[in-house]
Amino acid sequence: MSATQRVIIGLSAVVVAASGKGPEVLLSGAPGAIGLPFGSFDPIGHRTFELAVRDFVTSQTGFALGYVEQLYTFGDKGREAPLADMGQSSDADRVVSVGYIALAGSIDEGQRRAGVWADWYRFFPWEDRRSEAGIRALELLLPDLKAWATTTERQSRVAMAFGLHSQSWQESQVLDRFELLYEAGLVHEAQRDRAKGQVLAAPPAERTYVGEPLVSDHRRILATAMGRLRAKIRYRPIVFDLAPARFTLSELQDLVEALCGVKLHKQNFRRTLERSGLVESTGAMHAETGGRPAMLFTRSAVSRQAGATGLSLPLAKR
Amino acid sequence: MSATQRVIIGLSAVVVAASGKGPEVLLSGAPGAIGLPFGSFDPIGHRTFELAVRDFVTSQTGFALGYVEQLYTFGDKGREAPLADMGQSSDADRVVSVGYIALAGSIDEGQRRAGVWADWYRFFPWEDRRSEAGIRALELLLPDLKAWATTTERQSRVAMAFGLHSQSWQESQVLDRFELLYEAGLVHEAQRDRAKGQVLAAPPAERTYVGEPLVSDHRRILATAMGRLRAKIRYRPIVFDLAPARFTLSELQDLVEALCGVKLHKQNFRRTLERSGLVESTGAMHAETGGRPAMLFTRSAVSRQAGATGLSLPLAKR
DNA sequence: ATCACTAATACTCAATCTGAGCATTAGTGT
DNA sequence: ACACTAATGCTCAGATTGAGTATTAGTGAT
Repeated sequence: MSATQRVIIGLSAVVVAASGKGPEVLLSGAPGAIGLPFGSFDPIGHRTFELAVRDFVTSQTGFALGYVEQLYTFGDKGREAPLADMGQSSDADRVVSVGYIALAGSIDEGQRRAGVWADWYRFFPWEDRRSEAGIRALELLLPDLKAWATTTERQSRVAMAFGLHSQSWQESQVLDRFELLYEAGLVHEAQRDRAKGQVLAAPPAERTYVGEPLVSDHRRILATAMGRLRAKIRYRPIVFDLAPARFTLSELQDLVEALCGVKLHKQNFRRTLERSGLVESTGAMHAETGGRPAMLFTRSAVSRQAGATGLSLPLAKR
Repeated sequence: MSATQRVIIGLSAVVVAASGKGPEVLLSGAPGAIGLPFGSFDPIGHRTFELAVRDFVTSQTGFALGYVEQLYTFGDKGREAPLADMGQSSDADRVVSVGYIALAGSIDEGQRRAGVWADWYRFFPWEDRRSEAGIRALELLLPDLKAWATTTERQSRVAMAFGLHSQSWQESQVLDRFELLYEAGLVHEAQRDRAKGQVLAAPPAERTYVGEPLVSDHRRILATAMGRLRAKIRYRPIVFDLAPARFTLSELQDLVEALCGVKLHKQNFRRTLERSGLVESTGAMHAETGGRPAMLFTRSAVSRQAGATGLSLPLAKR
């Protein structure tokens, strides 16, 4: 075992929940070294990865996961950081991490306090096209990105990923955007990995990074999860695994907007949703908003069937 | 190293090419133990999985791969078979395999002979809804599937996956269908794994299996690849990575039909394709067919941009 | 009570997209 | 010149979408 490196399989989970104000992810680790919940895979004890993920998330955080899906397996040398807290691994080992996304549903304040949750836009401010802050975050990055894009290949990648010209912003291209920022040296992780020999652009002078970093390649895993979730909303009814049991259509719309980081056209959103048959009205109403009371809906039986389709996202003019 | 099992990372590649008559996959192994090209990942020599995949496919088969994409990481205990030919692994090791799909483009007869290629419907006859043979293959399986579906949950899964009631056949649900057949004991692999302790239905009496098996869980990996490719056709212009450089619209349609296993409405296929801007006509014509000569097209610059959309599939009435 | 205010819900209209088919055209071989 | 075959053109109704304008049912303040 001296000549050959060992391979350690790590499992990372992006656990997403919807609180009142938007999508939040479960974090672990000490201040300054924040990351996703992470466990190492035990080839003897665990029969499948998915069981292992459910297992360690529940034991680390007390949450029982609902929907769980494998994201991607990350194995690039030089992008993972040795995880000191794992104990069992030495620097000589090669860590391969299998990323999972899990939906923990709608959580209440109590559960929220039980874990460390964070709005996912803390790590990706530019992904939120609803808020002024998000728009500004991107405007801050664009000049540097353009400066980096010296070849036409780079220019075209930037234009596509960020919806520059006629192309429009595709909310699910989270990973493409992050990778470009990484290659351009505009996120923290790039500097860390540059020190380890990755070929990456140096940061522009006096750079203030936009968006907080995460340990190892966890921000990349989170980007993958965001992209997957945003894409999947369109073709599978997974929003309902994040929404509370009963909701008004406006609440559902807010949730979808928060996940996708875009504004939708309200009337058209209702229309397609009601036609889709994915929701049905409970008789009950919900006042509290200061306007006309809204009907409370639930997901329908249809929405639970495998193969049920997702939501269409009628964008609102900006 | 006695108490803890070692983890071995295997890489499997589904290499797809389009010959004249449809999608073919590259195989390796001896008769009776046919599988996908498979290599083990060397944590020291290989910087990334993708490079490793390109490497071993090229060295095993001489093909340089074009488009490569990670599919899924398979790690269930009891579904992988120990791969005798690997030499380095012992029974005690846990093999985790990272599946990749690669598109080798359009190949000519010479290249075709250089490797062992097989029509992918040999392994999934029921996935071909174009041919009488495919329809009959499914009709053969359905009674047994229905017999297995004793709970409403199973019935609903079967109905959704195979498009039984009002639901329609979704060409990309290849994996769901295969998994149901596996659980129902209707494919070879189920018997093999049952012997290893998996909880699976016994085969119906005097069963003749429909579709050829592959080594280990390679048929599952192939199913994943087929599903991914079929789904991706709709939102990324990947057909062009399989089509020859110049093609008539009918040829392109044949290719898409072969990949998706369905028949499309010819006039509507042309219409959407021409509107999409993904193809442009070369001036040249193509006779050879005995009818009116067809215009030869190429993929356009638009189709090469990242973010370009895929094809819509206007189904033909059955 | 009445009024202003706020959200929710209803309705409208044109533009586009789709499914299905009928019709025409440009080659080939007789 | 004629039959045959595939490619290409054209049409039409129905469904879907984008973008509004118009009502309605609550709230709290005069």
